[in-house]
Amino acid sequence: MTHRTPTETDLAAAHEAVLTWFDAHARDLPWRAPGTSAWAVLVSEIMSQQTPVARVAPRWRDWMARWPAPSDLAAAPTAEVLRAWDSLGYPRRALRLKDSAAVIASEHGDQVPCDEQTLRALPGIGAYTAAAVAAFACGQRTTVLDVNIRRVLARAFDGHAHPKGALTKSETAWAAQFVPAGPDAPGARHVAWNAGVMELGALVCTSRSPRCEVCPLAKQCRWLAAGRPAGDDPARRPKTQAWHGTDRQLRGAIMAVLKAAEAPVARELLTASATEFDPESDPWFDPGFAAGTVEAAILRVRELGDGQRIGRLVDALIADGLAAESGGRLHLPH
DNA sequence: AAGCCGGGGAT
DNA sequence: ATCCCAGGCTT
Repeated sequence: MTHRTPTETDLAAAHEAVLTWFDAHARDLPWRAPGTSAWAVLVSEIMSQQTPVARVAPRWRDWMARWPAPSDLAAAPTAEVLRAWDSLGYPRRALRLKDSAAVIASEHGDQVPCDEQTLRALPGIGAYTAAAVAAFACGQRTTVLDVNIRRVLARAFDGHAHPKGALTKSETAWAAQFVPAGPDAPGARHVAWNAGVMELGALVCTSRSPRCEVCPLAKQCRWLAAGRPAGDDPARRPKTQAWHGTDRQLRGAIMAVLKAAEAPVARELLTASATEFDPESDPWFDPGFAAGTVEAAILRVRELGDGQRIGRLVDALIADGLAAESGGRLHLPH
């Protein structure tokens, strides 16, 4: 996959357009406030992985008020960490964030490292988050590539409706040339470019219904000039994963019950006899799956062909946290 | 490269 | 009912 190389003139125009637009239209996200710590920025990035930022903000505020430093989170009970994560989704992110906090506290003097490679070595921090933290928390010139930036660059400069497949080294190298040069500093142009293009993808150059009529890159956008051709056949794009009736829904239901229950209640639920459960009714397939039927869910785990995998995953999430509160009586079958 | 990991709001 | 979201990890 080869990419088109922009001219210096196009680059300069794009920089001017995006930076001006961002200055006027940036959302008032709480972690953009002056004085936000690097740790607070890192937390916001982890919470925002595959999660709309609008839903992150309130959880982030509570989280940072409760655990303002990495060492605070590292010392927190896992059950409380999972509860504070609330329903942000992918709760393993919360566990990895706690693990990262412990490493930062013990090996980095409770200070978030600014080196991209050091960041990448932390659990739960990949290419995107390492670049984002280095840029937004440390003012470094990195190539931030999330779904938004990849889409904006693909459209404006390559003329494609969507980026192709998984991120490759060559695409990263191509994207790097768009990032303005300059000395590292919190308000540097390259930081604003990364944040601005991301914002543009989130607010204007959206996946489904882009608002090209208000886009600052409209004049030079190859995709718009070509008449906004549709992307590759949808079959090439990964299908949305199923939810109803899947392992994921089941795990989520168990987590929800455990998070909501007081310790004695959880103990009662988890040790209750399941004799009243009727396998024919498959209650967990019901979107209305409610607290109080967790024993039925656990019985279902026993029946599933790959209950081994499910048990391992649920164990990993709750064994040392929520289950400990319930007297350690949660023994999912293996 | 592909599959898996949540959950809720928008379309 | 499907798509989408400031991705990362394992196989």
